[in-house]
Amino acid sequence: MLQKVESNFFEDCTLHVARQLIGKLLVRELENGKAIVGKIVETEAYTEDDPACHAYANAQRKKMGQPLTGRSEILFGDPGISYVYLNYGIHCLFNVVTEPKGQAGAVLIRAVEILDGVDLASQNRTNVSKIEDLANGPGKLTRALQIDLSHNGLALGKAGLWIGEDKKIGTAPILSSPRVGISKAVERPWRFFESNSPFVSKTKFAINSIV
DNA sequence: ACGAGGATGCTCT
DNA sequence: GAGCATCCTCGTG
Repeated sequence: MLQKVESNFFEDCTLHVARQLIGKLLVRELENGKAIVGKIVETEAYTEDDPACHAYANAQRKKMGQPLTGRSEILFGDPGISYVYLNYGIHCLFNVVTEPKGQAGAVLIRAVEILDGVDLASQNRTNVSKIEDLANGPGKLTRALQIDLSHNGLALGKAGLWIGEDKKIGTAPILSSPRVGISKAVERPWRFFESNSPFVSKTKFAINSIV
């Protein structure tokens, strides 16, 4: 049976949350009463002492006792809040805020295996013939599940968007690798994904480790 | 199969 | 003005 994760699930070490999110279910409830459900198969962790994280510069300001500014302020707020931003002017990317309030952190959800509502997700994506291509990337995922900038800053569960678990849903072993598409701290193995899943984004990383 | 390049808009990472 | 936590199309082999 499907239920929401514990309320303190996200108030934890970002790496741990990113790892634990693999196999959880991302639930998108639409206004017409229908839902799209996807199993999370790929995530990435971003922490405030991580140069690749949007909150990095703000964390330096925090250290100096200066006020926080800009887009990444939300990452210092309550865990379990949605952080959605526009990337390359085109794609919305969906993250969940982690760590206790006052400390920044987020997990980027990069890919899901759609289990329910495949027909709805297909309508949101053009020129896609295989179901594994519906949400095997962070930009594709938000389009397939109709997640956009209006979801930024909202508590999960309050916006037709939440994360649950179903004890019956299992995963293959979970691997880690470097993160995709960044130019700083490129070596940190902070991407997590289910091994042998065709629903994971296509990347060229060859060296992975089991976690 | 695979690589190059363009789209497009917000943030200042 | 530069730089993106990307995706898709079109060229070549």
